[in-house]
Amino acid sequence: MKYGGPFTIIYAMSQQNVSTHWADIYADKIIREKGEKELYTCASGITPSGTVHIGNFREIISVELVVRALRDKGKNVRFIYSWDDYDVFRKVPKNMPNPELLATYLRKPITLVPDTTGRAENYARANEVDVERILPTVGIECEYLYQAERYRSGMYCEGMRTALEKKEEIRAILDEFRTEDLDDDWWPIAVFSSFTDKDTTTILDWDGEWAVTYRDDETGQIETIDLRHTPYAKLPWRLDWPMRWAFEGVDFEPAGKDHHSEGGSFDTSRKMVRVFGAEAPVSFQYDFISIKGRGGKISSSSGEVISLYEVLEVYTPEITRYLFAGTRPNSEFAISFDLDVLKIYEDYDTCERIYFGLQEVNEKRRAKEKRIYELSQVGEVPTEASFQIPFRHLCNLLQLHEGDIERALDTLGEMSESQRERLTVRSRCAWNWITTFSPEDFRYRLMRADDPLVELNDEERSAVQALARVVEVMDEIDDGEYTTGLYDAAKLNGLDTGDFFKLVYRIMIGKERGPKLGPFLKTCGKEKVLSILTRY
RNA sequence: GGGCCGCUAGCUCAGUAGGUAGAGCAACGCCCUUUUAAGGCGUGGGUCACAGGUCCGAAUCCUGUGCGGCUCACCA
Repeated sequence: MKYGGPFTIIYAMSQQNVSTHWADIYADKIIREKGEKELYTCASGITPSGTVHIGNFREIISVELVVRALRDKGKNVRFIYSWDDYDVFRKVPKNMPNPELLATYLRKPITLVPDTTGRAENYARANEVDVERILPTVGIECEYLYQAERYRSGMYCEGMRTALEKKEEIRAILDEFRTEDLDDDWWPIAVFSSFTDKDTTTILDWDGEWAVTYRDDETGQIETIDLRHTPYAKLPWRLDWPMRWAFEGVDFEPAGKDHHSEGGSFDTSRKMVRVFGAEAPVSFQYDFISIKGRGGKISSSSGEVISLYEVLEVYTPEITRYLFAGTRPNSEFAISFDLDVLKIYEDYDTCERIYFGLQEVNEKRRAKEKRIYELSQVGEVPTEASFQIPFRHLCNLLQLHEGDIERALDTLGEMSESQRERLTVRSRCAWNWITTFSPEDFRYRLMRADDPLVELNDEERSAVQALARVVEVMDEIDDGEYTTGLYDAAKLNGLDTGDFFKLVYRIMIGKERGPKLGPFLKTCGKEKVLSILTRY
């Protein structure tokens, strides 16, 4: 063996074999703080009480990246995602069909609320399904845990009993940060009424074991339930979270900055988890995501939110991952739908070139970009780079072919099957972007035979005909001669070159301006250009 | 009031296991016999908010100050 011994190891570590990517750093931290374990549990979760938006996605992708980092270190990892679908339906969301019907379900668990969009068996499930269906697209596979099901099956009865037993301890932790202390008659569990399914109940008594007596505040009915068998009891959020950490043995779970403030729910949970006999997971705080460049398309007051689905219309799965893998979680960033899209694609391509050694950079940068590229892949890292063309050029090609991706790609020459596949996915995103979000200036369409002709005077007509003769041979002559030909077509017919170019754009794409003419005509190809010019 | 984050080129931001300050855009210049919106090459530009401290060495670590933002203290 060539390698071995402590010196080699130290040398290797000093030579950047240790990744400085945040996901790897947290993976190391988990191993360091939790020790060597047979199985590490990483958790994420959210309430499906509304459309799950891209901000929520940051949490799950952050966990997934750390999970991947742990697995890359040879660790066995359980990746769980808790749907808090035993949460209460507090208000009817905007833009939902049949709001009157929904209003009658307020204060009931969201898992009992009907889905008025008709997509799933209930409201919570509809939101869950949307997410569960799309996550594999970006390479995320996890184990879903449904809180409603678990509470109702009695799985958490021990946790609830523990909460009741340690009521005063828990109260003290919560009161530490409250402006007003909890009421004397506060209880650490919540009960849905078996008469109305609503959470409008008051707990009256606990027998010290499993029996809890409550009153339905609406009907006045009183009932005693057994925590081991009742489907109606649950823990409030600030207790539910630490209880689940203990129950699942969670080693890692990040949280948003709202939770991570002192006195926030992560903070109280961290203190409370000992009540349930466990230690807090390793965590970090992730910041919010904002959206840039969808102005005009939606009104921000309409309540419409951007979900992963919308992002994937414009960004490929790899680039979507890249956005998150390439940004430290504790910094806020915007997902852009405006011209920044071009830069993001170019940045990703640069990252890819560096990974494949097609672009020289210093070693430090290379190591960083390489890791980001790996983590951005949905599945296995490709064995060859993409067929790279500038994103702008791709947009031009697609517009020239009016969105016909197959034909546009056919003009590009030889590429492997995998390259063609990847470029096809990218083309779909590019086309969506062009047609939905690109600036008006960016868009055009080649004129067709049935489009009205532009009126020309004699000089203009002969200039256009002269241009046609240049185009006829443009693939054979050199660039200098070609460019000269373009200008001469105008000059020799007594036209100002600026006016002439405008004229050509009107003829070609019906606009005053367009992509730089020389390269543009070449990209279009002789055939297409002549079919338009020869109309004159 | 507590907590967290940020302050780096004209603009938007990279860059924190300490080791000669980077990119894109903008500007400027040159080239493709004139930018025609999207081409190529190149140049200039920063007291890394401020003040201390640790260190051979600090944008990076520590302390303090200022400014900006977010968040918690109700529910989840």
